[in-house]
Amino acid sequence: MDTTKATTAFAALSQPTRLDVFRLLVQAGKTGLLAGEIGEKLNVRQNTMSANLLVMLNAGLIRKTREGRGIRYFADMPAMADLIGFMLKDCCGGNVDECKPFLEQVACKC
Amino acid sequence: MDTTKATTAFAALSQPTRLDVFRLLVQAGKTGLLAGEIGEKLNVRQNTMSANLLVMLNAGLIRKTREGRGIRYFADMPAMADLIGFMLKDCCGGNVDECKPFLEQVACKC
DNA sequence: TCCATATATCATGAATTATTGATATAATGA
DNA sequence: TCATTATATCAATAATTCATGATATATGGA
Repeated sequence: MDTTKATTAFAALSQPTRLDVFRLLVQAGKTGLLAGEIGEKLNVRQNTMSANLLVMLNAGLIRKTREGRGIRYFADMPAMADLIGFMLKDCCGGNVDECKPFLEQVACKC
Repeated sequence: MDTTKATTAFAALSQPTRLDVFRLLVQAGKTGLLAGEIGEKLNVRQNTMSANLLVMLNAGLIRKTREGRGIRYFADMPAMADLIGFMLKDCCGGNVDECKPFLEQVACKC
């Protein structure tokens, strides 16, 4: 992870449709979603959705596999973890006590 | 946290100077940094830095307090935790086993 | 091979964002 | 009050991004 990759990823998340797509895919887990399903759920036109999925692919936030005529998309969770790690590197001035409340707040609830 | 707030925050992090500023402030912890110190460290002109700091303030990622003639900036860690929580809500389809490796990777190392 | 379905690409105009020079405001000290 | 330091705001141009209509490509089935 470097600044260029990170800013590209954040730019991909800075548009409402794309953020919604990412959150849907995070919630879908390993099952993923077909491109068409995503467009339908979010009520976004086909070519607009395709363009937005491409932005997220290029940003490394999602992956895809062909499935028959369709294409199934997945959130790339390791990439997301890497991004968060980059952003929070050496956080809180290395002070564990200062950091603890933050960690508790960010912990996943699933 | 909602989609609008989140996309605004990600947009603020999608520019190299601003991402560098945020990471510096994360590392500075409660000590924070003066606006001038930030500009000097990152070699960014005064008005450009001021404009970028304003974007981050409006995005809710940083806070400021006046200190004599200077202004001291801090990363808003609770806001960051909130943002990460929003992005990862109901992750991995609610499957804890699927989620575990991700959580281990994202855990803070400080 | 021909058709239907699913997704991607292209070109374009509209809107947004970034940087900069110039200038303004705020706080301090003489 | 005047000068200095620190930061913010303004106006303008340049660059980037967005959604869309039209069209192209890929897969599967008849």
